[in-house]
Amino acid sequence: MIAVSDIYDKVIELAKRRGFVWPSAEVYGAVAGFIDYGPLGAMMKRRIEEIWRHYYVIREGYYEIECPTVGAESIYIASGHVKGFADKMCQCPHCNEYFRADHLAEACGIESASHLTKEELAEVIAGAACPGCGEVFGKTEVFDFNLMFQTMIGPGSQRKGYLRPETAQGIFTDFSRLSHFYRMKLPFGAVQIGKSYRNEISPRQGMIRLREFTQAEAEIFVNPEKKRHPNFWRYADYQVDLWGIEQQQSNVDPIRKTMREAVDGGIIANEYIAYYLALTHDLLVSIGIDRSRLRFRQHLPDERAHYAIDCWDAEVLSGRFGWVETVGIADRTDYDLRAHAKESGDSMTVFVPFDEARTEKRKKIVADMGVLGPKYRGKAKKIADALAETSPGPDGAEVTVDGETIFIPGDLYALHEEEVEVRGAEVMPHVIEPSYGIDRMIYGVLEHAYDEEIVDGEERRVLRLAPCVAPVQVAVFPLVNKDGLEEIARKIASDLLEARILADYDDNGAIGRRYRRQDEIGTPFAVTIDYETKEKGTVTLRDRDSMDQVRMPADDLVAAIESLIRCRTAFADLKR
RNA sequence: GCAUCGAUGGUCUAGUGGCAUGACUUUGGCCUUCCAAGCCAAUAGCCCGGGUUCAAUUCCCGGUCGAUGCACCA
Repeated sequence: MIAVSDIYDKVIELAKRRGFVWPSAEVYGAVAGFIDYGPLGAMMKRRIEEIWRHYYVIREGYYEIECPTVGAESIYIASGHVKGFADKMCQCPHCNEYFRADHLAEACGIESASHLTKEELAEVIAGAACPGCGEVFGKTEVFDFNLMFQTMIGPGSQRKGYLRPETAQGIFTDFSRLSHFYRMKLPFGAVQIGKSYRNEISPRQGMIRLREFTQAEAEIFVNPEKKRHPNFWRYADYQVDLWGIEQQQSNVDPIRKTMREAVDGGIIANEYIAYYLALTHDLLVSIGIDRSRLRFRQHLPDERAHYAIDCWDAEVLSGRFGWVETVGIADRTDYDLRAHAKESGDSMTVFVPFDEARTEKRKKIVADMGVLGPKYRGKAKKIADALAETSPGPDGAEVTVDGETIFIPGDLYALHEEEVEVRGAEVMPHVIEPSYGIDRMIYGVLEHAYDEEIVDGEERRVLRLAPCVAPVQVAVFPLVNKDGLEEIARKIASDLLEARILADYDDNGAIGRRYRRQDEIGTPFAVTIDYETKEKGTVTLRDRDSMDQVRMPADDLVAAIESLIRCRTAFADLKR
């Protein structure tokens, strides 16, 4: 077992040295919160994204869209990010430290200080002592620090733009197009994988808190009346460790529940949340997150956004950082669509037919235009329209036209009662949002895969990456560098490459050293070509984790490795 | 952002006001029939900017990055 205190240093050192993750633009002095993915990291990231797509796009059928990372101001006014994503800050004039203004005010006994205006806050703070240096603040300006990067679109600073702080808004703003694409049938969803930006005040923690990061988000639009997932059966019996509100408040460990139990027991709000919670567990474990270092924590009522019905985080345990929020799964109700409907004027609804058309009785007022016309002349049409909308009293109806209230006696209109067939209603869907931090997933995978052991008195460092995420999928070695073994090995490597398996040919140095090199970057399998290959056409296939070997015909390699890297076969099964 | 500490080849490290140390790695060669073997050779470094000085990797100031504490973390 590895000492937990320094595992981050070890993982990051390896990641840098072997080309997984680098500080961005190091030559000019790196800037905190930005990273580069090196050759192996970029490959691994792509594989993880591809697995994510398999789950959400292929299996769930939620197509991927791609929206700009720069968005016009109105999008983020509607979403609430312009107002809500800003912290009110102030700076101590004596020691120059920055503080959250509302926190200072609350320390002075003001309740819910976050609702105060900047001026009100400044007034309160003027009398407060600085927690940094102890001096009384005096006159201090309170200013907004918005976590969004701001930019200008076009010359002349005409339109403000923001780098998106999440990919979700693009899906919301495309809602009407999407609902037509899906032929107006709920539920439907769309996903997006891409960069998002947050100008963190002080990002530390390397890959964990970035200013530019990759999100994979799904927005699933559901009928608010029907929060039963059509494929719930798939995960109904799936077990997950749940750290619900109750367990957190009574300070006990997470409880293991099937999704059916969790929904029936009211721990998880609905089948959709439960379904994506289980799917997320499934996905994270399949890319190599250790299930014993994975838990799902429910947001407490006070940390949950006011509009959200329920929200769970998948948390991954890190030796350095503790439990790291890696995925968030929330039922955001119709908050986002409502906000965009209001700001944009678009309806953001879907017509949902009833199971059976309902007949409703409606009263209809039909004006007697023969009388109204001559009497009211130009106003007659408006009065008739207003009459149709009004509910009449026993002897007549009052209507208001152009600010003038007019009484129309009952004999000037006829009251019809008619039956209307109502086939459905306009529904504003609720949004179920699973949101993944790809960079945090990658770090979690690296940390959980990192292992050290002593083999023959030498330290062996190995990344036990799942075969499906390992950047290099198989290594190909000639046992020795002579007698034509190299040519055979090169041929085998190129056959594997032709089959779209990433094979790394290496003939440099002793064979043991080559195995170790591949172990360190997590290559799950290695093929060695020896003299028996020349005679019998067989090769050895070596398993990274057990260091066991099996001998097999070279002709079977492609099929065997394809099956191994899709995790259809375990290496042990190859030994028959 | 504040405070404290740190920064030497790819990695780990020695050391210094005047030619920068060693090991590992990497590359080329020899050798080698399966887990970092051996031999020969090569490549490669004092975080950035300014100051002091004849001379700065070393001393001073500022910055960047990193660790820790505080603050922050939709």
